[in-house]
Amino acid sequence: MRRDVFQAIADPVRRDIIDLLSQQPHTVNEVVEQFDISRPAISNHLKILRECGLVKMATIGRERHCVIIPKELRRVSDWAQCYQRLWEDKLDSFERYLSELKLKHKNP
Amino acid sequence: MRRDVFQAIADPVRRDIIDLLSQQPHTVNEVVEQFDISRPAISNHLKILRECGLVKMATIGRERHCVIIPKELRRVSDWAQCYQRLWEDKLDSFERYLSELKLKHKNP
DNA sequence: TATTTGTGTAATCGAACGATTACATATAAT
DNA sequence: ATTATATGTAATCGTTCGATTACACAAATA
Repeated sequence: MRRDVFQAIADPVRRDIIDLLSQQPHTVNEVVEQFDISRPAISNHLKILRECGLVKMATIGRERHCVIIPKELRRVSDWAQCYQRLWEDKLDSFERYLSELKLKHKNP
Repeated sequence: MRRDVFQAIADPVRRDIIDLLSQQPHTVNEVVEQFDISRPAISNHLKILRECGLVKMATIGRERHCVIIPKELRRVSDWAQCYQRLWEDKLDSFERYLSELKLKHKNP
């Protein structure tokens, strides 16, 4: 069972849950109300988010309040950020590489 | 068949391929050499990366050169970045929320 | 105490995933 | 023309995913 942030954010429902919780904490049922899928399905999504450290639960009475934990989100940001130089490279490196290649191919 | 960046980067092998190609373009077999899995497996990973716009191929003769396309990587970066305020919030919002909750619960 | 409420878990099911082997095809080299 | 090389595709297989229904249980409420 792979359980890391990248796998967690692969699912669009989970990204929507992250978005919801980023605004403010919600109880499990409050989360459920925002979606068209069953409570067990949401419960499982929350479990996955919890297992990879994106969400923590605070149990008060019979309610469980879900709070987002930003640390792992930052890992994603950092991962993508480190390719920043690629999109900041103004020249289209694909086209450049392609013409270089074709040149080499004709005059090897 | 879901096919978007987030699903694409969920797989660790694909993230490694992205990393490899971010350094410089490689032919398919050059990519294969870097991994312990079969060529068809890599071929499929490259197909997925291509289908979600992370990679383009330049066919020269019988070789296919894989080049990374940064645009979609930027989408990931932007997605995560927009939660930046969460981790820049110095106070631990989880602990804060928790104590507020418990207070409310005792004095409702 | 009996009932309602909030939530988690188990069983189940079809679809998607990730890998492999075997085969197909086009280009390059001999 | 034949052979070797670079690559894609099809068939197959076990695993994981994401959803549902049915059940379990503890806390709040009546």
